[in-house]
Amino acid sequence: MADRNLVRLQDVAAHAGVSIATASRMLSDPNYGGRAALRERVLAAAAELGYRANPHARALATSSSTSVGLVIHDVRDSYFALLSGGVMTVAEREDLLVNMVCAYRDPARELEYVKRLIDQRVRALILAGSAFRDTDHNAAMRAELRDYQESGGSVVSVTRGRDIGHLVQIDNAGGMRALAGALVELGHTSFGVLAGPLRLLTVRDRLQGLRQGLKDHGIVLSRDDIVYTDLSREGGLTGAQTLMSRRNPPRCLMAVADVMALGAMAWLRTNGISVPDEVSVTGFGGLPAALDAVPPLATVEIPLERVGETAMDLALRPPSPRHVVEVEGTLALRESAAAPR
Amino acid sequence: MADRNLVRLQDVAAHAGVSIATASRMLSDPNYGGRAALRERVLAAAAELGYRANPHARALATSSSTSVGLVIHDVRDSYFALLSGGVMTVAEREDLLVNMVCAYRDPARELEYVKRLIDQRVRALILAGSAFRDTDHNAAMRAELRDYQESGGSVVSVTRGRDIGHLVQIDNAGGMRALAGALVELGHTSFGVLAGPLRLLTVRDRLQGLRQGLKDHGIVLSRDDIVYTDLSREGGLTGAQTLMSRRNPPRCLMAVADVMALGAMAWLRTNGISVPDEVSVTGFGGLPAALDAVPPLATVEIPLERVGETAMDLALRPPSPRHVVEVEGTLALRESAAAPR
DNA sequence: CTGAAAGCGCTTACAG
DNA sequence: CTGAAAGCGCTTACAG
Repeated sequence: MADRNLVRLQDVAAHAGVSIATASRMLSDPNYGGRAALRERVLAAAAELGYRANPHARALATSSSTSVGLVIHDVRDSYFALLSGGVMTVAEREDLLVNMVCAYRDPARELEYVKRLIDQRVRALILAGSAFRDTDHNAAMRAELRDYQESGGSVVSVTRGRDIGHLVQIDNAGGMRALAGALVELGHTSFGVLAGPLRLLTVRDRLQGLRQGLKDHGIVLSRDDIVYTDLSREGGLTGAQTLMSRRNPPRCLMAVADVMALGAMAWLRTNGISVPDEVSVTGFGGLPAALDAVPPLATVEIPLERVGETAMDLALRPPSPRHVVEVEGTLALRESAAAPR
Repeated sequence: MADRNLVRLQDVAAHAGVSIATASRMLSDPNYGGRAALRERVLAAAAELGYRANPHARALATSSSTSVGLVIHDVRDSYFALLSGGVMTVAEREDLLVNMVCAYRDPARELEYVKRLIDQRVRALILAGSAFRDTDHNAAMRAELRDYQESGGSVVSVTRGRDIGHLVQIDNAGGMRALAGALVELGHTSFGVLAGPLRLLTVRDRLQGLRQGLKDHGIVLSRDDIVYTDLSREGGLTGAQTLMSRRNPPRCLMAVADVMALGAMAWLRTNGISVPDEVSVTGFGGLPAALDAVPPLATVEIPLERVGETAMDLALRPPSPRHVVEVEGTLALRESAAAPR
């Protein structure tokens, strides 16, 4: 890309009759002293010529850019799309551009992207996808993030499992525990759990909360009450099939994510099993689609957009002191969950 | 961000005992001749030192980056999230980073972002949101894109209304026409239309196709058969309310987008109006959520992810010859649409 | 094929 | 407060 008709700082300086240094200062530092007359001349020249600073030259000189990196697992998943929406809202307000990458729950890919974004000198790195249970990967990640932070980068995670940077901590365990408790109080005693891959800490947390919630009431899950599938609608579909094909199918299906619950409901519908009459179904997340399900999906609502906004807000703060913002879910006991007949 | 322990090309060159120029060539041009021995030395040095080129220095020197700009209206909308997913898939394959921005259907904001992305020397610009009916804005956009393309940038639009760059053309009118025709053939004669803002060309196209489809069968919409609301679930909700409150409510509600149709179904459900027994509902787009609706939403399915992949693919091609890829929708006449009783 | 050098467009000590 | 100059880390004519 040859740069045609491109006006450089030099041109502005010449047009205003000042040195390139002053032009730079007037343009980039709003509260730089300087003679008012000069400042106005420079500003006017810049406006007249339609000057726009070359961000790469600036980045090269300052070693920092005006972009932020956003690492999620999958944009196609509404969970991340909503969260990203929140990030973008604040980014826009702060005049920051966001570089989004999807790791698709692959540790190696995530690390590669993180390096890539750090190379880009992004001003901040927002890691919104669940961390992994993978010692080597976590160590590598940690090293990368530490260096990045020490060199002035800002990091914020929306997952536990990282001891560096700010944290937006969604209460996965607590939310699930409350939900499980509520279901037992509704009268449920036989559960089937649709879990995602155990290498995801978020899945582990939700599962642990779920177990705890049942245990609070003396219920213990057996090994094959849980099925581990893909964290997607499709995964929920096949998972429901597996669980419902048992000799003694559960009366309540709990999924660790709304998309999975939606998939499960689809399978039940297809197979003529009525929700909640024959089996109750619950999710986690609070996607808009959960509201449109029929019956509406009982779930734990997480204010996803706000989580994204908060993450971006934190990214704007200095690394120290370290901020930890706890986000509670809200129990939304909708009609897909009812007392077993 | 001071760059700590950062290895530069210079270091690699020194370590390999070659000039910085050769190091550069060996590293960035895979099919540069050069002595094999040298090449290996350089590659080894780079690997050993963990060299990663500074993208900004490179961008400054070459006036082109390794990022692409993706302009959509709203990530939170699954339509765009899915499309973006397709873009990211191909971007990953090509080792490109994507800078995503949301214009929220605001022309001024869109233009500002486009300029911003061009400043970033993105290699390509993918404009995925509907263009506007706004002469001034379009002229400004056009000028910007022309300069950008002439200076080597690649532009692709997923909307008509731009005579520059490649085009992924979704057959909005054709899809809607077919859908409307199918509904008439089902026996429908009284329609209510949930439209989005008329300043969006996509809305106009779908509306025009809808009108044509009815006209094919001798049906003409009157002025208040159409309600213009927000292109969102909420808009569909309030729109449905308006239409259903008429003295003579329509027997078929057609929305120009799935999200609106979903909102309409929610309103109907809340108000005890049965779909499709009392009124049929249709959408446009083919979101996964349309499948989870009960009854499943009749719609025109657009292969959104593939649209995104295609757009990114086109962005990789030279500007000339200009490519126009037509994407047809698929009629999905699901149960939310049925013959009126 | 390889290297010395200029240049990409900014910012920022360092002098004045 | 302002300016001349060096430097950020690459690429790429231009010589050899």
